[in-house]
Amino acid sequence: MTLSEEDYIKAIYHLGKGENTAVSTNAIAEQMATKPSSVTDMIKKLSEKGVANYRKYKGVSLTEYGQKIALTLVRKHRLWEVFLVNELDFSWDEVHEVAEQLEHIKSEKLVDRLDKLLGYPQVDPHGDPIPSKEGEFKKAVKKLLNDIPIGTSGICVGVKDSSAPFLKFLDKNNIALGDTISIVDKEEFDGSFMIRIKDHDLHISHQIANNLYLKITE
Amino acid sequence: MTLSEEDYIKAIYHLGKGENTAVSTNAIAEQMATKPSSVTDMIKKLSEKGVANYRKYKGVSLTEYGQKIALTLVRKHRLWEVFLVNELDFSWDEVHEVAEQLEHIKSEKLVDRLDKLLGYPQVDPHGDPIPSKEGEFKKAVKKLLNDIPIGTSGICVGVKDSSAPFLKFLDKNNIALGDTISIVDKEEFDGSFMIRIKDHDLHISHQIANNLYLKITE
DNA sequence: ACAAATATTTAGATTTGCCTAAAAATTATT
DNA sequence: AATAATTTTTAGGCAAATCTAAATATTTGT
Repeated sequence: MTLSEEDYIKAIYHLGKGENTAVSTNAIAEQMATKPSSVTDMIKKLSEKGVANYRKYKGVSLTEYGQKIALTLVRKHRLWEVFLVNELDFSWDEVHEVAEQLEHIKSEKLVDRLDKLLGYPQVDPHGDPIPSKEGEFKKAVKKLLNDIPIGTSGICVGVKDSSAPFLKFLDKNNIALGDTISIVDKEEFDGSFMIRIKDHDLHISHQIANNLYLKITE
Repeated sequence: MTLSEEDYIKAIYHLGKGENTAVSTNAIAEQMATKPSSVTDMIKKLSEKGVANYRKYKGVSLTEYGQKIALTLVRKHRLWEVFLVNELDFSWDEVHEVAEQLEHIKSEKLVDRLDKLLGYPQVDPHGDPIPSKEGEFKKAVKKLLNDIPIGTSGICVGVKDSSAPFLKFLDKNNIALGDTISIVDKEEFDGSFMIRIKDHDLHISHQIANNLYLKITE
């Protein structure tokens, strides 16, 4: 696969939300910042190559083979993201662009060894699951901390309330996007939570918990 | 710079042996497994871009700008080689192909952090020096162990005698290509050497020393 | 020094991935 | 259901990087 073909495969995969959904020409064009006519050209080619199913005017979906390719690309992308954050101290929000390049490197051995070096991580720095070599992986969902059962852990990926006071609270308590948070206990009485973050426990109110989004794998 | 342009720059650099020597069209074509006419096209383009000096029928050399690009490519290539060998347990002879891909990744931060992770290595797994960020580096030479002064260390890169008995000797004494060897002492009387390899000392005869090539940086 | 051999360049085509503009199909609206 | 709006495709072109074949320079050998 060429670099460009791989990018299209990834776009189709992501627009189809990982399901085997048909994706429209326009959607792909937008995602890839290119023109619909270019997309038509490419999806015809991918179809001839046995990577995608294409029916004129009806959109494209990936074949089983195409999905396999997409999953190895996703796997590589996310493993490199973990590498960049864990080994090279990149911050969670600056890894995407570089991983976008690294995911195209062709060497199965490299990916396997990288996986090993990183300790076979299950999720990337954004909390998204890393497919196994065989292409299996759990889905991730984004939930308010409030709605997550005791014992679960996830990665902090966003806030509902983005007012200054709330952000100041997070800062003061050293909670940042990308942090791994585990739900230690929940207080029935006031709906407050005991959470574990960066090796220490922290008590947060129901209100706080209701404004923090975590990404968890089910 | 495109991928292809970078490959040409590297080829010109290596064929010119790092000096600013003019390189022939045919030599580049051979090195890059392409046709001379394709080379002519590309070196014209590089010339227009200020990367190379080209005079019809007289060959090309790199401009100062071109040399700078070549050196950052060499730096990236060799740092990745160290990464593959030291962090991912690749063997010294299987890293080239992968490093050839990795060297094109565009991220200054990535290279800097990689350099740091690896402990600012001076040479790659083949004993070739790694240019600094500023493009400075010592030259490496390949010498018989015999001709290397006490106190120096280098990397074993080849043998003069490749007969079975000699190779068997190396195997028995656990000396392999890619190993770092330091010259601890030399015996005036019989020309034998005490060398240090993989954390233990080893006594080798003049004859052995005269058949082992090390790469050292001066 | 001149012919033969070799090296290099030019000219013209090809492939890949992209573009614009126009045509055709689909979907939405009244 | 017919027309309008939108989406998608087709047709024709362009730039990058390559190729083959032919033309032109340079170098080598005698």
